[in-house]
Amino acid sequence: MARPRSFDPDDVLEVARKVFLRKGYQAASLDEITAASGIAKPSLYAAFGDKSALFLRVLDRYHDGILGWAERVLAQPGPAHDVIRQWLTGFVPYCSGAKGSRGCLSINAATDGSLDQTEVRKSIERYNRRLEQLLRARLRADRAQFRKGFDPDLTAHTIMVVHTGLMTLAHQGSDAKQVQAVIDQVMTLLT
Amino acid sequence: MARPRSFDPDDVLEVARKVFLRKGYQAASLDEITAASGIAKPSLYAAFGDKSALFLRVLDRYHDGILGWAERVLAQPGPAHDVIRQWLTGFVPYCSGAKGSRGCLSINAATDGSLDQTEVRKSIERYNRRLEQLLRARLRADRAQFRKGFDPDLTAHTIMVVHTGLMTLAHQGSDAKQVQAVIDQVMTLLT
DNA sequence: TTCATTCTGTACTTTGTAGTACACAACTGG
DNA sequence: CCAGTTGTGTACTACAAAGTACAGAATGAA
Repeated sequence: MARPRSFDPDDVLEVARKVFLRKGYQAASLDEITAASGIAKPSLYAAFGDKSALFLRVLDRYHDGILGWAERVLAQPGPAHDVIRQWLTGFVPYCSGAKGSRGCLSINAATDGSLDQTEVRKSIERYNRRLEQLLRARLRADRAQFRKGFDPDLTAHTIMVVHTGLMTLAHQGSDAKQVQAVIDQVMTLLT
Repeated sequence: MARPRSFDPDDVLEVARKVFLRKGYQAASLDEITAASGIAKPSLYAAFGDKSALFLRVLDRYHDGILGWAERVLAQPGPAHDVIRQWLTGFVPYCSGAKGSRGCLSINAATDGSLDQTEVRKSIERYNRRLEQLLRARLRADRAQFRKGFDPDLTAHTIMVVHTGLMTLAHQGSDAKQVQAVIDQVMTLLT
């Protein structure tokens, strides 16, 4: 019973995600986001609150997307080795070449000192915890497929470390084949 | 034959390093650096140039420190496995607990989108290349110590990935024992 | 058609901070 | 002791960008 919104909030969040990914939190200006999305600043503030609240929305959305995909892939039947390799390989396009050269929004936020005392950090920690939990659950469930003495918890964490390393080094424009080779070498830890 | 400097440039670079590490490039203000170092802004500009030039000096200094240490450790006699493990273990205090929670200045700079088109990126790439080169050279030289088919180049890169992952995840305050466990697990790739 | 309500666009204020002008202080060579 | 040179401190300017006031537009309900 009033004037309706002239924009789709999801579209704006998507535009904002791209700007934040390209510039980082600090250097991304709201003027740039409003220009790219075509809406005016008061509309942005009315819909999402201030800059940090907007970023948090964008980041949570980003996290949910990756977690949803990970849940789907890691729930597939078959050897744990294969589904985890498939999961890691899915990141190759996002951590190599020009497409990957902006890195990962979550990691970029984690390494941004200006976001230290915000909700952002909690969101990132929750995301990392859930991702590792998915890996751990799968490795524990399928531990019979591995050698005696295999440590599913440690291995889940090591995979997280490798994943984080690949997504971080993406900023220097990694080669897709080399990324895949690293994944394959690390997968030999799952025996 | 003129008034001498009233400060040691190295001291100022050290102060600036701490501020940049804590706040990130953007959020670190020159006022904060001058306040912490006790010198005035015109002196800072006269000695180092503008903010980006100062950051580059700080970053190069940081890189040189780590590279120098890596050269020393990796040149030691003994099995390659042992010296590389020792080198990685040396990072544990810097990527765990409160001390490591600011992460690595180089990685923080690499993931900062606002520094994309600067000399900073070249400095980071050179640093990563040299570090990996040190690992590669040592693994190649000692390849006889490993199994047939051991790939020193790939393994050097994988170690870089793990190192980067550990330094990145340091932001969430990792547990030192867990970091060491990951290192030990990854070291099993060197056989 | 009219009213109440909510959204939109322009244009503004405010603030943090990078960078500098300028007068003065500290030193050295002669 | 003087002159020339370089560093220092105060105080300023310039500017970008976050956040907002306000007038007007777009809707649904009566």
